[in-house]
Amino acid sequence: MLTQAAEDYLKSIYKLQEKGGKVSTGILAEFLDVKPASATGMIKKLKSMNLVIHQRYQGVTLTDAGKAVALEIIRHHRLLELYLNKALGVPWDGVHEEAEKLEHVISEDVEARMDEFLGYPTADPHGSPIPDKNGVVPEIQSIPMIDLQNGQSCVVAEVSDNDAALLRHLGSFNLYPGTAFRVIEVAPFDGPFTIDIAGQQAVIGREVAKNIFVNNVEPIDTV
Amino acid sequence: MLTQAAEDYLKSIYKLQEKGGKVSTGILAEFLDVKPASATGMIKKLKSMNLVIHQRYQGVTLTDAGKAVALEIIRHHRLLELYLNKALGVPWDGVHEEAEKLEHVISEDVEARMDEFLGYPTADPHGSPIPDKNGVVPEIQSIPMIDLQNGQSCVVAEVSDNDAALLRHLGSFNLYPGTAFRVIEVAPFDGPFTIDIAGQQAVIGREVAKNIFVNNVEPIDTV
DNA sequence: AAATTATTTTAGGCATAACTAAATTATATA
DNA sequence: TATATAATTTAGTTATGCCTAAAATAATTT
Repeated sequence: MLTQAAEDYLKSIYKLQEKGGKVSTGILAEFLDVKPASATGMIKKLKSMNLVIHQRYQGVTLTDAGKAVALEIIRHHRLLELYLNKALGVPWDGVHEEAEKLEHVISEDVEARMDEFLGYPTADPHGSPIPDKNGVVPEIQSIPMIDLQNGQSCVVAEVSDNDAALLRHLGSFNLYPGTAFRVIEVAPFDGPFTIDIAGQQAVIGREVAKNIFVNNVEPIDTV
Repeated sequence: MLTQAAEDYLKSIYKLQEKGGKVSTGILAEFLDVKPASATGMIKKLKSMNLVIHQRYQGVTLTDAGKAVALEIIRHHRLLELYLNKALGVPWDGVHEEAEKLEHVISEDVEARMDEFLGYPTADPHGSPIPDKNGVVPEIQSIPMIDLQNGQSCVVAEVSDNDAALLRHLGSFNLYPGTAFRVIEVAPFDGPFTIDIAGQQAVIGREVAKNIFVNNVEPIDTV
């Protein structure tokens, strides 16, 4: 059995590997809010367990075994988030923190029961894909909202889950995954987005828009 | 915030305090399956936090603050057991182990939501009382089944929760809290109990009977 | 009361996982 | 190319919480 810390490292390496390429000790340490020296220590330990590949100054990569563990933890996390939201009504800005603690202690049995209760879902409350029992991650193709232009309509696919205040902000506009909206105007000089959500107008700043990913994008309205 | 180990010690001290009087270092260590020297160390730490009172060779007692923590953990544990059983269908012989891990990480918010979902229950799947938010423990008056005599009928109030095999055994007879049964015969020379549960006969050994507590006891059948 | 037995405490270790400070290695700049 | 800067690693420390072995204390027996 792995320690909680080891699981958190593997999960973080996976996530960082997803976005950018090389996962350096420093990047990893920053992401986990520990000092680089601490990350070096854990990397050594994970390497000795054949969960990561590492060469001095060259960054870490997950082995197949390490990736399997990472995906298992991520699956726990996202199923828990959805379960807490759907079954217990925990608001979507609160599920992340709660799942962060529960993901390390939940049994496979309870997880399977939650999965069944939820009807074998493929995305968590923030739109992030839930890996299946075999570690297969459902593909979600989306583009950053920041790339949208005037007149384009779309549907929210996914939002960043690690900032509760941001989530509350988005919730106040009903900007949940699945919600459709249309860009009314992008203010000049990299200004904010004005959008229409079911008849209601909202102004979304560019920093916020970077954290929203959309799909079903319709071509520009050429009126 | 307390460590998980500290919480387990407080919970154990509370439970041992309930049955017998003085909680010695040795008894506590045996209960927690650690060496007495380890218990001494933790007792010292808990004492420094004013959670227990301790004098060398005299045993430990919980302070009001310590008792409050113990009851909170016990509340977490028992609500979780009931929730896992009722909401997710986890069999009653599995809920203890699962709750043992979850009790230390569940938030007050999620606990309150489970409590509401369950309709503010007062007993867990094994019949143990669930302390309320203020640490008030509902009274459950019961007697050990071992004290029953021929012909007496009663209702199961509570069973020991720490032996999964025992629980599966009792489950096979439908001997859950709330189940009524009648003693048909107690075999002579401290032999086993033969009982009638809804028309079905079952033989219950004396060691098992010591782990069953009953109430609503009817007087002896004087035919 | 003295000796034996049992309990409790102290002392010293180990593993985990963080830290700081210093040394090393790689990269960027002059 | 040499030097400065940045990143990474090593070395040594701290804290938690367990362990074993030995010492100290209490309780029981003779």
